[in-house]
Amino acid sequence: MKRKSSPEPGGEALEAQLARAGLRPTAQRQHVYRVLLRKRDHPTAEEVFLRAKQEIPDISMATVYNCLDALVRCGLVKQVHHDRGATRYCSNMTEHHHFYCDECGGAFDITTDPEAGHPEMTLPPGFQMRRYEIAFNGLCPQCAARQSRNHR
Amino acid sequence: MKRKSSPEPGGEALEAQLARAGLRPTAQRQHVYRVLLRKRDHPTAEEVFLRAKQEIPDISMATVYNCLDALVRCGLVKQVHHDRGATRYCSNMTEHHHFYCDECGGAFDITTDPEAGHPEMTLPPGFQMRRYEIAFNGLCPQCAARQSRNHR
DNA sequence: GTTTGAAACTAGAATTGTTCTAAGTCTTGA
DNA sequence: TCAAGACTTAGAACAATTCTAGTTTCAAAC
Repeated sequence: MKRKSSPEPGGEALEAQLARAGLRPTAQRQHVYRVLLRKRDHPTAEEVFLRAKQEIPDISMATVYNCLDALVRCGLVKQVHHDRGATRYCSNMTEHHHFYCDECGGAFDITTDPEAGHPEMTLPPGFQMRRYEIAFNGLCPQCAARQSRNHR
Repeated sequence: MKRKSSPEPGGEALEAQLARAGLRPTAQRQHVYRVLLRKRDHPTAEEVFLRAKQEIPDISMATVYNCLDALVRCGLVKQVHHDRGATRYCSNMTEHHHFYCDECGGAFDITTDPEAGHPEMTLPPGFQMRRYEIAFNGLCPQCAARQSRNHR
């Protein structure tokens, strides 16, 4: 907590976005955001906490939750939910969906084909859709390869 | 717990399916299943517990979780997850997706158009998809109607 | 009919992920 | 330089779920 805000990778976008939401670009927020940019593997709050601690040893779990919440509110980060597992955080803000590996539990971004429209499903009359999210399940390339190797 | 298993609505399918998984058709399991068939509004375990209690006052929360788990394992019921809310249970086993109302929190079944194929998304090479689920968000017919009424 | 062992039930404790609270610290602007 | 508000912190509280240990039930063997 003896840290001045200073330009960092992703810092400019971060400061502008936070400011737009009336939030201050504190060292903790900057660092949590950097952690998310550095390794885009959809970490849980716990994992973000552990990674953030390496540089800011005094950071608390509550602060990590607060920072993640601030980043979500100002549109820099998305929450990703799967089953009842812990919330994961994703710094990829382009339109995309997720693939969850049944084997290793990993989450992978699946980029939407830009010319594909909404899913072919016609919603019954009256429903007003605002967004939709597709969750794919199965085996990721690594686990699929390992399985087919073991089956021989 | 002084109840003998007896034929009930949905009982035959239930008994057969449970037996196939090597599970006994106990009064609790039958009743929990009946609760799910009776009102197909995607109740949480807590809600199932409260409804089940009306007929079996001694039933415990742990048993409700056990029964729901048994029903899921033998393929009579599906778990439905949304955000980090409590798990909901769905006795509609036909292929379908879900619409979640941002306003009232309700969950609605969205039946898949049988001739529509998988979503237009091409998964990157290597991924082996087993299933996918689309979660729609927005306003349900009731809430959409209420909103447009209030905006006038 | 009893006995016996496995399956299922129960209450309550434990666990997990998250949010809340209260107190302290920092920053900004008057 | 001081006050007000924003932010951080530790730890308590909370909700949903799972685990544990003891009891009950059931079915099949005796």
